[in-house]
Amino acid sequence: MSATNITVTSQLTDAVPLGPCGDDDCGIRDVLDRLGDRWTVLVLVELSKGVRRFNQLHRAIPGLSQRMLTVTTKRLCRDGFVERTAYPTIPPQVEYRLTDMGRGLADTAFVLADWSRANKEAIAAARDRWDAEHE
Amino acid sequence: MSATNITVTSQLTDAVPLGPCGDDDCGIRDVLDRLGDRWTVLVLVELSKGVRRFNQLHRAIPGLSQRMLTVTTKRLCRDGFVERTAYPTIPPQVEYRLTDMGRGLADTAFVLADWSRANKEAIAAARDRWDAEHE
DNA sequence: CAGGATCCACCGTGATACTG
DNA sequence: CAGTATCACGGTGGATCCTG
Repeated sequence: MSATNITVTSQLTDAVPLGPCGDDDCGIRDVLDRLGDRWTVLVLVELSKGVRRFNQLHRAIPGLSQRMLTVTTKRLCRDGFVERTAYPTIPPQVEYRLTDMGRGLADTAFVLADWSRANKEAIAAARDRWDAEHE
Repeated sequence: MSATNITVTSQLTDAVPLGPCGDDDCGIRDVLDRLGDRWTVLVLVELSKGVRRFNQLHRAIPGLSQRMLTVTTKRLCRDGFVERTAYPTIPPQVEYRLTDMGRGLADTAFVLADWSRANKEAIAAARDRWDAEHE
């Protein structure tokens, strides 16, 4: 708390009030904590094609372990992005489907995916340049 | 500013061959690895207001340690989202500014922030419901 | 079939101290 | 001012085995 008040008077600061999430109560962390993990986006992509059962998802996403599929779907259900329907048959049968909000989440993920694909090469190029200079 | 128009056209039909990133070569992981970490979005928000120096960023983002600011800016520079300019004065002076691609990344982050804010309550409600049922 | 239960390796993050 | 260096920790994810 050494009062180092550095009034920099950058005219750009006053233009934006607080930024779209600078206040940190926009809830973007909850969303990014989902999207950011290893499998959520892939599960969303698969479920955006239609209703899927557990092993259908498992087979559709290579490298995804049984455990992580359980964890991922559970988190998606908890936040209301996915609806789980279990039929008490033998053997058991469980269906997963996107909720309306889940479809919204998937759509924003698609926006990200589109932007990522468009800038993929530029990012890779920048990275190579940086790595070459900082070997 | 963050009013980026989102043409989403919900891809629930069979029209999608493999999904927008199901093939996993759309580069979305590179982007999500950045956006997903703890401080990148906040740094992007701050830099979207204008050029900033190291300690300006440090002071602007509460809770962000010196070390993590270094790590975060370095990663952003490496991928070409931020440009670093160091003036060899004494004491040293370093400026950070968004590149054009960095502004694009910030814009997509704002799209996410907008959606997050719009669905914040719904997510919290779903989570409370889930937690109540699975206590 | 659809998970649950354990154990473990990794690494992103934080706290602290030091420096050109 | 703008970092670097070191240590420690907690959570995420992977592998394996077990079950209603």
